[in-house]
Amino acid sequence: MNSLVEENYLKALLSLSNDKGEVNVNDLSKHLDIKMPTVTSMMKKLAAKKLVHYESYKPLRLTEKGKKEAALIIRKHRLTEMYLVEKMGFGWEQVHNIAEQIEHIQSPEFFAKMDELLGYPKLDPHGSPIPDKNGKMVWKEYSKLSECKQGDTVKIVAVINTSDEFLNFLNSRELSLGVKIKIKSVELFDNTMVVSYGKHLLETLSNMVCERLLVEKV
Amino acid sequence: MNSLVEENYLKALLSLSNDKGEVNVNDLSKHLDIKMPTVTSMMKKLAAKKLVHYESYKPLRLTEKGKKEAALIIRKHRLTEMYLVEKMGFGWEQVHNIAEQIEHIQSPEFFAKMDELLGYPKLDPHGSPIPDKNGKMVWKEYSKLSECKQGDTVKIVAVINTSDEFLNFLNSRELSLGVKIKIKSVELFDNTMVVSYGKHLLETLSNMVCERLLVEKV
DNA sequence: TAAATTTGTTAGATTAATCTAACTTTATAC
DNA sequence: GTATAAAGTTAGATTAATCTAACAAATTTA
Repeated sequence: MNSLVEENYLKALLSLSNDKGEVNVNDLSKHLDIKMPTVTSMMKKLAAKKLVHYESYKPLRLTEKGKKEAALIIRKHRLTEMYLVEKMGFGWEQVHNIAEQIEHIQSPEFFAKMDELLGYPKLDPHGSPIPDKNGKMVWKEYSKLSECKQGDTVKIVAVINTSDEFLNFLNSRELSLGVKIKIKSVELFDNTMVVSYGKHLLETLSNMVCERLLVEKV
Repeated sequence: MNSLVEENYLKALLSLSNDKGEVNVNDLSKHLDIKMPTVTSMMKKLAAKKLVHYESYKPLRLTEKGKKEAALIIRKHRLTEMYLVEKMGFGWEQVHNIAEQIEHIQSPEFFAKMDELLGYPKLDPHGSPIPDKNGKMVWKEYSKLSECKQGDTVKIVAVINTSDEFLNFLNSRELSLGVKIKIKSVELFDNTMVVSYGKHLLETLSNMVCERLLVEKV
């Protein structure tokens, strides 16, 4: 059984992993807002529990066991977010902090019930995949809106950042999952996009926003 | 902000308080399965936070502040139990452990939403009162089944003990809140009762069971 | 490639929550 | 009303998770 603190390290390791599955101590330290020496010592502890591959001065890597346990925590987080939105009526910008706490609840029955009541959802309210009971998670190959060209028409399928500020911004512009967007023009200088969708016929989106919206061609 | 551990001490203090509001260190120690010296030092800490009145070798007493904070944790616990039973379909014997964890979630919105979805319930699934937002809680003056006499007809309104074993026993005999019971006879020797209710025309209940069932006359 | 910067580790201290062993106070029993 | 038992406290150790200061390795820069 991992402590709540250990669970948070595992989750951070999984979400910071690059394509090689590597994470720097420094990045982990910054992400968790915990000083590097503390991170180093925790990594040795997790290595002793066979959850992390640790070698001095080398990047960190989760073991298969570590990856699975991390994915199962993310599963609990995303199921909870989905439950809060679908069954309790919260907005997608309100659920992160609650799910951050509920993900540590130890009760398979509780999460199995949520899953059942939700009809075994594959995606959370932000379009992120919910890992299955074995910790398997597949991200579809979505493009970022920022990678699209003038004239493209695309549908928003997921958001990368789930901070209150970003989601509130999207709410204020009536941007949500499923919205179809047509790209009217792209500013060469800063990649700002002018787009139209729904009642919004001329909306300007900064590159920062376009980088955080995942879309698929329609 | 109290730690999870402090919250558990507060809750235990409230539930162990006698009519004078007093609790012995020894009882608290046994209830929490934590050694007495640890309890003593925690009491000094809670006293420093003005949550407990502490004097050496005297019984412990919650302050008004301590009582309120304890009641608000119990509020979260009981709202959660009610939610789990009413909205998620759990049995009354399944919810204690889950609520024991969820009661520590820090999110007023989350519990406000539960309360709203439940229609502001006054009682939890075991018949215990749910403290209001100010920590006010009133127990109606129920009798124990064990205090009733031969010939009485009563309705079960609450259960004192909420352990799995006891609730499973009640389930196995189809005893639940609202059931009307007629007392056929009381054994003088050990206060065992022979009762009838629903399809159960001759059921024998030990004094241990009768002590744990709260009833009102009908 | 040598110097400077960034990244990572070691050593030792701190805090919260726990424990055991030894001691003191209060309550109970004869 | 003392002796014994039970309840409560003090002192000091332990573990998990954190920190700062100092040092070492790796990377970047000039």
